[in-house]
Amino acid sequence: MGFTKNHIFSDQQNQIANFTKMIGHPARVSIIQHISQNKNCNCNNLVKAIGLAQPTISQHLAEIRKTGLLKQTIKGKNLFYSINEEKLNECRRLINDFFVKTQVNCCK
Amino acid sequence: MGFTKNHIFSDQQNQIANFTKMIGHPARVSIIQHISQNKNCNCNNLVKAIGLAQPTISQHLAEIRKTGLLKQTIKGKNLFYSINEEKLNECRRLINDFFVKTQVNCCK
DNA sequence: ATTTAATATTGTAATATTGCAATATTACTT
DNA sequence: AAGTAATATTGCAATATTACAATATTAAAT
Repeated sequence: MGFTKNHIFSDQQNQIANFTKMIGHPARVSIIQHISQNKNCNCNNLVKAIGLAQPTISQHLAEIRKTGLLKQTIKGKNLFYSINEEKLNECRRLINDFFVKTQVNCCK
Repeated sequence: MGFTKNHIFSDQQNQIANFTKMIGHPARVSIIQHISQNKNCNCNNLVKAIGLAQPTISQHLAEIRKTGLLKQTIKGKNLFYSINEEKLNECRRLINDFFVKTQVNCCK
């Protein structure tokens, strides 16, 4: 084996896992923070700010993009990233809901 | 390479990543949900409910335990798991804070 | 047209994760 | 003491992730 058995879990469980997994690397936490804090943040900015190689940052960006959390704007040679607020809210709600339910249930 | 460069990130970034990574597998989401919903939930219950092999569930439990999210009570041959509310709150606050800051910053 | 800059992609090595069979451990039961 | 039940650990195979050098792609600048 070695692959996750997604099919034995509910869509919601897989969604929660996908979102948290996406956040589950300090480089990606840092990337999301940087993008949210800086208007006109591109890949190069992140490379300089974080200190990982350009292909590594690019790879992490792709990982975050897969979940829909990023928007892109091309300006000349630059590709500026920003947060997709709708997706951020969806993600936040899903995870918060997970916490609320866990908390409510565990202290009955 | 192949290992995460934790040292180039802040403690907070690593903490957020550690918690979300721990949740970032559908089996672990399911385990946490089961434990919170059922008083006296042991490893065997989870094996039957989820459908992964006993060693696999045991391994996921160990992964969750590492973060301090679980409490244990031994009753005879049984080891009952429950949610450590304090840790759950800490985890929830940390992640919620991350979302709040991201959201506040991204829409200035 | 050539150069330069920004970014993505490809290929690869190192490491981590997932899953399970086999086995060990622990505590009760008989 | 021997058997049983619950769980953890070990060992291993398959797969995924992390990181980066080298290269490709794209669009502006000269």
